[in-house]
Amino acid sequence: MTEESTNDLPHRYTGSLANEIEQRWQARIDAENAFAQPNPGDARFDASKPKFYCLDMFPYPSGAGLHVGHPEGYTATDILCRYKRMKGFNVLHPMGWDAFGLPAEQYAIATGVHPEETTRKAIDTFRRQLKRFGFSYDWSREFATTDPAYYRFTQWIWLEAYRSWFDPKLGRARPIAELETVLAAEDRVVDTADGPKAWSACSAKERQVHLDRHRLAYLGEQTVNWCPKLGTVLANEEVIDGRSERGGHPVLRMPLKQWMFRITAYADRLLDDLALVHWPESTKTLQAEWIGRSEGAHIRFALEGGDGDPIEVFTTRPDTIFGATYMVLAPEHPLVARAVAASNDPALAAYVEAARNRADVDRMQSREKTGCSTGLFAINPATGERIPVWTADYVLMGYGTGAIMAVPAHDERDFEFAKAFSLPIAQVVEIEGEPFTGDAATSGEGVAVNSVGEATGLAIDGLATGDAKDRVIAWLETNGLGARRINYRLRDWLFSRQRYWGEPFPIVHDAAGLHHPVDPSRLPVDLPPLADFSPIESDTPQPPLAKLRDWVETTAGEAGVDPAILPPETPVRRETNTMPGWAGSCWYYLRFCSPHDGARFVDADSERYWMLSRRRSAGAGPMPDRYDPETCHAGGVDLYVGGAEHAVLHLLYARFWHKLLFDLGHVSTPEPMGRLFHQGMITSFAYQRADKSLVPIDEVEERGEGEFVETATGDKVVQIVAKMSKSLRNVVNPDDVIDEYGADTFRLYEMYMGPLEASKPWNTRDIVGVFRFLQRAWRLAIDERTGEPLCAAAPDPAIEKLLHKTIAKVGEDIERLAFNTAIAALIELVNAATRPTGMPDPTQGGMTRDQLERFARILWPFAPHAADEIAARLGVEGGLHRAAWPDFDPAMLVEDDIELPVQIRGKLRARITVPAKATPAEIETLALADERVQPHLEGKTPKKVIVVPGRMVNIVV
RNA sequence: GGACCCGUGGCGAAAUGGCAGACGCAGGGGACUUAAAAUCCCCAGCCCGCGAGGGCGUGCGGGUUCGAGUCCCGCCGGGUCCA
Repeated sequence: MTEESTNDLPHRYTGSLANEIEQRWQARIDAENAFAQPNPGDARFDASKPKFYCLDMFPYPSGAGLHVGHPEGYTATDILCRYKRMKGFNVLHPMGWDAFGLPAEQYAIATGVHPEETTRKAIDTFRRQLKRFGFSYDWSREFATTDPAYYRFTQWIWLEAYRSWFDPKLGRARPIAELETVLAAEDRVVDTADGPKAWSACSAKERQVHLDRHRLAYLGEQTVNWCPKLGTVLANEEVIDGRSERGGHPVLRMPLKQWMFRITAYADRLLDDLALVHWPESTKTLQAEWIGRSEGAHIRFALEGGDGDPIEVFTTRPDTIFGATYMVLAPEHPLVARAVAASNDPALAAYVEAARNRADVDRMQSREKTGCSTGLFAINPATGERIPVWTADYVLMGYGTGAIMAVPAHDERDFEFAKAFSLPIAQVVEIEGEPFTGDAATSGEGVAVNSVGEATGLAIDGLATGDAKDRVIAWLETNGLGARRINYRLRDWLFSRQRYWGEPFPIVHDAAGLHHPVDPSRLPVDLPPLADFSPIESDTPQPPLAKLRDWVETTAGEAGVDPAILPPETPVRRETNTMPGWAGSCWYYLRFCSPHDGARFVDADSERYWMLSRRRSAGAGPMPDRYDPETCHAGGVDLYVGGAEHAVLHLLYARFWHKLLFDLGHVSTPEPMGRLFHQGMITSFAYQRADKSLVPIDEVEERGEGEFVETATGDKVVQIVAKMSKSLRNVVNPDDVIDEYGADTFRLYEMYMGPLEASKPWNTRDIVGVFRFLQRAWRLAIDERTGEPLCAAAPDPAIEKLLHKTIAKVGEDIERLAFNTAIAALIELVNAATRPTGMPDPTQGGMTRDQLERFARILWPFAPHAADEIAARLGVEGGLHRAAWPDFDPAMLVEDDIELPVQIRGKLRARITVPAKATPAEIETLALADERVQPHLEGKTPKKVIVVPGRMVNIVV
């Protein structure tokens, strides 16, 4: 643009004007605290309004700042929240920071900069960037999971789990004191190190040990990947071929005592309650599969010689027991260790040692079957025959019992193993249409064959799989050889990390090896300052906090243990593990209800107001205090928006914490998130050579439509869609886009790209489309020469009608999160009202002041700054956040005449115009009489005429 | 290997089982301009035809239906998750 034309049109909507307008409005909104939402009990709270709690997954504030993926979901919820406010809702729309985590700690190890400082700077950057988008968060509710005022209650919730047990009879958590009461009252016999004992006969230590075994947060043993050189445990993904991904140091698999959550106790409820929430089916399926409930049986196989414990296996196919020709133990199975000790086979010892240090993922993935005979034999209880016991790493200690009965004829992996080691294979199921040939396993249901135990009396030949299972289980139970059992893939949750930058556990250990909780009144246990973040090189895991001798070695009184539990002067050691990154995100949605409450993790009234919702069908009437399945929704946040990558872990963990809190009466709903929505990923274009290698985008140029060549070589490359990555140089920085076009254009672009849930490629070239739309909208309302409003003298009836239609359409589309089509409707309205170039009288054409005001209000959720500026220049005072969503007249949405397509034998042949009120008979007459229809009938009488009023006519000849 | 999702113009996409391609980008033509930019108007799935018009079209093959992009079955291709 030349300087001359810029001077001609000083009030043109340019990128720099957009930036000026946006920053001015943002300063004003901030100063007014315009989007602060009062709570029940607050002075400005309006109890007559319905509530809407809309939450974004809060970000981990990385040093790199926002990428274009963050604002996608955030813009969507912002639009919906602005709309809901205009429709008269109290809207809770908060934002905060998931700020504990590994990157800041690794940065500290590399540079010495304290994670607290890194985190604070990153949060400042994120906040500044988010504010620049003009999101309507209630910033007065902001907090970070690293705030002591917040993690104080993260620790408190953990203590609640520590002080609870899961009552299997009631199917819910109860205070552990109640278990103690029951044990004492009934004087139950419990297991101790010295064998079974009556409760009254147990020592205090024995009693505590017993209670400790029942806590929902308990100290358990778990195999970890320990890297002595790095001084840290590693996730499975960080271990490659027994060495650390970074540095290639040896990694040991070792058992380690760590804090666990008994999430498996909740497996059935976590599974069943998925039916109560409005979540994407795909996500529910993922969670259900993760929980992995399977029904089958536990079966005990006695060892030959009768000495020692039998081998216990879980199988979903007890009906195939006659086909169990050998057994396999995980290399970690205790019996394997005994076999190694008893045998003099060096190959066995070597195999176990090697397998132990292979990560589970590796073991499951590898196609090649490895294994070694243990030299032991077991007795198949159904056949009475002796079968060999092997060990192999395709059996995992973590799943089921760490032992399987192998049925090679009907399980693919068992089949491959049997082939590899020449073990016997016996068919015991005949499957229709899938004859067993001995070349491959046949799996699936069928009819039992070869399943008669001469010696044992069990016979199931001819039974269908389902009946055969029942018969075998009944037989096992009668003979004390096993029982019906439900097994889960879900494991208890390992909750300790050998890291610094996380929540400390509020617990101490005494000299006797018992642990004692910090009293809730003494929380938080502050994360102590640390100067040197480098890991401790050691053969046993030493978390960084272990360096702080003075902090670790303390007294019960100093640490805050209740004197009733331990005398204050008792020497104790603090727990040096910290909580994992998931902890803070498990309950932040609750804290947002009353983020500054100093007495309780969430104020009870606020929690009930924001979390508990009545079903629409339940009608009016008083709101119950707590979830009532007859009248209430199961949960919680009305809309939760975030990426599908958190579909399992974060959402499962949060649901578990929530159910625990619900059981203990601390929250009012059984589920945390009533409705969940995943925004799609924003991808980028990339280019691919013929050999499938990728070329960075700045080394490619376009030659003609859809044809791309690599600049350096001139070779053709193909445009593909890929994740944004530094190496492809296709990462888009939101700040740059805002500088050039403004935040309103950015917001519109991301919402216009396509459906919110779809993954979509960023195409910088397309941004001008929505930018030009905003320019046209601006030009429609504002004189670009003077900056004054530009209003038509009289309303055009066609525009008025279209405005009503657009108000209706945009409102509907926002409710169903279809922002792309809502924006298309706004574009159509603006295009229809746009004046032709050089129209001499600006009061002709365009829209009236009143029409422009209504247009500004429906534009506002999408492009709030431009809409506010237009409205202000039209004379609206106070900003559109005080405005209501405009009404539309349903009568304006219907046309007098409508055009109907006429199909003959399903093919479109003509269009007829009929009155909207015409009856099907009238439409049929009109259609048959049409001159374009007649020739296709060829004089024949139509066999049938289908008239769908308002839709179409189909004539069958 | 299994489960789920997705395949529509040159590109992003639209379409309660009822006119396929709204809207935007890129493209073509025009008006305005000395010229350009900007703006506004028009065209635009593919093929045949000067045209009126006709034929073919939602990855491929079948099916249900008066009618299928949409529902069902099988295949091909891409993605995600679990192995």
